[in-house]
Amino acid sequence: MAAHRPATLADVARVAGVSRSTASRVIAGTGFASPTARERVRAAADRLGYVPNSAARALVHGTGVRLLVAVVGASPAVLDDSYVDQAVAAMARVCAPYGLGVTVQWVPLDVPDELTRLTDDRGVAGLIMLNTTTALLDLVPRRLRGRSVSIGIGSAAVPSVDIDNGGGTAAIVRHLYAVGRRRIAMVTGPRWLACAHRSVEAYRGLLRDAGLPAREVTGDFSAARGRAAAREVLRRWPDTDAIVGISDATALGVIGQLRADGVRVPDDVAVTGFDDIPLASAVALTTASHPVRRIATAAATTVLEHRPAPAATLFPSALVLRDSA
Amino acid sequence: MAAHRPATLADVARVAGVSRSTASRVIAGTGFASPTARERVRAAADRLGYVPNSAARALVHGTGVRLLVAVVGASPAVLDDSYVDQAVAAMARVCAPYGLGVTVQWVPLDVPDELTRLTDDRGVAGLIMLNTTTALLDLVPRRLRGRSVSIGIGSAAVPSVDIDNGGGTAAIVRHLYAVGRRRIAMVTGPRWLACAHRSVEAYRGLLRDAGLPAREVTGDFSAARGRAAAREVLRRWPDTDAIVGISDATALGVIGQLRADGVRVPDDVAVTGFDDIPLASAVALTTASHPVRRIATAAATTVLEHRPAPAATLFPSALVLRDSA
DNA sequence: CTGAAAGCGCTAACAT
DNA sequence: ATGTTAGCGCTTTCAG
Repeated sequence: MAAHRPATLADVARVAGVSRSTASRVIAGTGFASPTARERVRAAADRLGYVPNSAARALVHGTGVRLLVAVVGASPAVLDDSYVDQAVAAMARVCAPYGLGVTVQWVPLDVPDELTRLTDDRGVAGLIMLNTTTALLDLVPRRLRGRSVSIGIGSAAVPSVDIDNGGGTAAIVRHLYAVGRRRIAMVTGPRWLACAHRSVEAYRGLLRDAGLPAREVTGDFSAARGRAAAREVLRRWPDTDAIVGISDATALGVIGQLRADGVRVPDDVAVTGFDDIPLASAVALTTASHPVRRIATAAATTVLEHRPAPAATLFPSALVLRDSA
Repeated sequence: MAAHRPATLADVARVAGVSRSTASRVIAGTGFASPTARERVRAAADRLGYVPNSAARALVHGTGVRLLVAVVGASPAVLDDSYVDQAVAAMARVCAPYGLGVTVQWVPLDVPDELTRLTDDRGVAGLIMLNTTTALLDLVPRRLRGRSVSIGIGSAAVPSVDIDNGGGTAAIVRHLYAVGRRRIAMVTGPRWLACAHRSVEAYRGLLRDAGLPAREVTGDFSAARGRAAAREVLRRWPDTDAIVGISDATALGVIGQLRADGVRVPDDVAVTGFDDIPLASAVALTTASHPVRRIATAAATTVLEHRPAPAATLFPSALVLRDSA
């Protein structure tokens, strides 16, 4: 008890009166061991408060010691999003019992080598890509096959877990149509972000089916861009009676600009968002839910349990009706 | 280039034509090495895209491989706070270049052994305590001395990094006084949370100096408790003309209840928060800033660089004037 | 200034 | 069923 040095497997083995191999087998739950041995090792480990050393395990297995969250984007500012915070924290929670940690890094959109550099690190036990492109997905090394998940678009080698953008957006557009809106515009996400396309496609599809023309302006998820986009929409199509934002931040920007210009929301123009951030309820924004934590938890779990996942897992997004539309 | 197996130090040494020891010395930047050797090793490492294996390093140094964020509280629900998300994500960012990961775990307020169990893991390279008590701080093992920081209250062995609660609260109370409020109540934090005491003390001190009586109701940072507290304040002291909330969530609850009861804010009762969360600006809440990310970054940096820190580092909190007070 | 050798804690053949 | 042995990738005395 002197220096209270954390016990090693050798300590456990000695106390249990067996060899290290036997102790290893029962602790790791692999291979054979007699009930007696099992019992004694368990007891010893318990008494000593033994915790396996994950570094040693990682070393022998060549398996790595942390989960890398690679956030793709134009600048490191992509890491400042609360979406990233939620995802990272949720994963850090999932990792804890596995003795793994989480690391976040920004991957520049236009310097693909950076991903390779990051994944060349043997310390990386698993990889979660956030907002990735298909090109980047193809750079995921073999070593990480089966240990990578993309939150966003996926690929043949990397399964994806994501929100059902299409379903959520469809619910929103249908609602707008149901309440009589017919000249519906959309502020989209950035071009390169494939997972945002599903929203746009849902919007287009529904409008096409209804015989309505699409009115699209490119945005980037930010409120600032939302403001500018609102102006652009009304300049190009002055009779617009609804604007679908790709995100809540976008919608908030749109509403701000509209009100500043004397346009009434929702009377003149209905506005919707996506994500249902806390702010959305405060300003009564109609939107669609986005369970980020649950998605991140699912992604991390898939990687950590190293279990084969379907190519795509979509979490449902529910319409959240409030005052803005 | 075949399987693109990440290079090991042995590879680097071979390519550089030196021994592993020498390569180790120049890579780790420790010990002697001739300029020639230094140069050749650098070149080889560069060409091979060598990344040191952090598990192996951790193993030999016995130093651990991840930063543990221990969040103290009554239930695991304390992990659901966006404050925790921000802190964890910020640390995961700081850790990346060190080859370390981050893990979050809840530490029950009343089961102190849990902390010991968590820190008995050799994989833990450093410890960040969040919202801790003094009793728990005393349980931080020797091994982690100089590798622990508390965000909140500190101790002789564990330095603290925190927001200047006292200063922020003082600025708020002074403002309230300056605009003519004289019957100022406060909804405090939970009793056990020592770092929240500083706010209460600042409030009491200022009121005492002004010859005004303190009016305190115990809260718990939640909006729900804020609502109840608002009722209690007005029941006990009906002439209250200002309520200082320990957090923005508390203040939001207070405002909600007040308005529901037909009390005008700020006309009848001024209300203030603390933290300046995004919602605060949306509802025009007067509050004080709380740079969580910067604080978390500072805490993690101190641990990772293993540098001696002052017993307490306080980040300034700035008054944010809006409409609610 | 450099290399040889031992060892961090654990696992996985391979004997027994 | 259990023990022996070698080795994961790296650092670090200790000799040269």
